[in-house]
Amino acid sequence: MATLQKSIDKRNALIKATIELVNNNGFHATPMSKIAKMAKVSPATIYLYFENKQDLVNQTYIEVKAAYTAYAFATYHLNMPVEEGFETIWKRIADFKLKDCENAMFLAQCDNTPMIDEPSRQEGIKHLEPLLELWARGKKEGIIKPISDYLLYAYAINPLSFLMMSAQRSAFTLDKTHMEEAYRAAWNSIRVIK
Amino acid sequence: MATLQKSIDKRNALIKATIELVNNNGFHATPMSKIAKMAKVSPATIYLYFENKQDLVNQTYIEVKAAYTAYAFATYHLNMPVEEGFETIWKRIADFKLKDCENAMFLAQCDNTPMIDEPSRQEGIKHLEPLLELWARGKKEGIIKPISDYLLYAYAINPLSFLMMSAQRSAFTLDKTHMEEAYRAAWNSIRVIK
DNA sequence: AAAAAAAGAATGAACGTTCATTTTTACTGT
DNA sequence: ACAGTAAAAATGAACGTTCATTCTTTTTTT
Repeated sequence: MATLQKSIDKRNALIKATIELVNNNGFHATPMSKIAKMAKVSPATIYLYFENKQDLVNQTYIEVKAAYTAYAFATYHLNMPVEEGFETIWKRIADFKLKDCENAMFLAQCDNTPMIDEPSRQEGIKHLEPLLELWARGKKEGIIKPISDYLLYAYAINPLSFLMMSAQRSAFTLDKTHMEEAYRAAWNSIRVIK
Repeated sequence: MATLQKSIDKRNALIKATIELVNNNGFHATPMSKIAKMAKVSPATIYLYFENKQDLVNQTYIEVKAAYTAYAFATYHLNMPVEEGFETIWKRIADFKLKDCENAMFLAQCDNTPMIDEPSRQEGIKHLEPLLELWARGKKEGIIKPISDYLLYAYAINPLSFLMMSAQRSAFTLDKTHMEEAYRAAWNSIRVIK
């Protein structure tokens, strides 16, 4: 158990180092040797935990994505009314991107890059189910526009990634006011306007 | 002039090859040798046109970004009413992402990655001026929400990148209907709703 | 025939990965 | 409780490859 804990710690350190280095330098400029050094581990040790570099990045992606969605849905309940449910999920996602922006940035980078292989990408999408279910319900009740989930996602959720990246590069701060404005824009873009 | 033309052709071939390879394999997996081969040129020749790999990618980015914004604003006039102006620009951008999606994908990848250095990134942003000017006018006239340009961009323009990437990975097609729905969502998210 | 452009082969550094060895852990019989 | 030991985990050094870049030569242009 002490041993097991140690192993988990080491694995986590490797994943954390991967995220940090890829965020700052990009995949192409983060060698295994640097990851090892940052995780305070020998390069060879990485291969006890991961098959190779691609596997390390894939697993990092899947793990971060799982943490992200777990956080997003933690306070949502299936019996919430549609608008309340959406607000709950949206604000959790926004919160994650603010407070855990190392992880959120890593995901944003992965999502527009051939860095991750296709199976891992698919794996990452799975956990979004509750949001799609909420939207289906909202469409049935005439509250949410009857349009493709891709469109809903593009307008309701994805802008947060852009805002987070902008905030990261400074020149824009995601404070309480901006957050509320962003939420209004998100909700207005997907709700049915009478 | 024949010579000059030839040089331009070669430079363009290199830039095109860079885009194609980076799109398909990512920066980390596109060696200079492959770029040279695809452009039908010796690796050494690349260095007659570009300082090094970083310079090649930076210049590719700047060039594509310039083409993108030129296309976006080509049919827009400063004396257009705000809503018409926005629709004009928005539809041109959408059009670009559809018909020139090789280039658009390359930009999307660059924008979330430390692949491009900061000066080049700044250079790329410059050409967005007319859109910001339009928004300033819209705010003054009470047509567009008085919120940060970052928020406006995040909701009005950025979703197109996500939609294009989704379309590229299949499972979603950006047809005329979807386009119109996307435009409604974009406009609703930034306009003042009475 | 001189200059410019392009080429292929060569170079040295850096990389991902593996190897041989050492260190740590878990378990045994006393 | 403990010494002894086999297995597991971890290491630093080494390997083979690949890469960006440069060098020398050839080809093309003027």
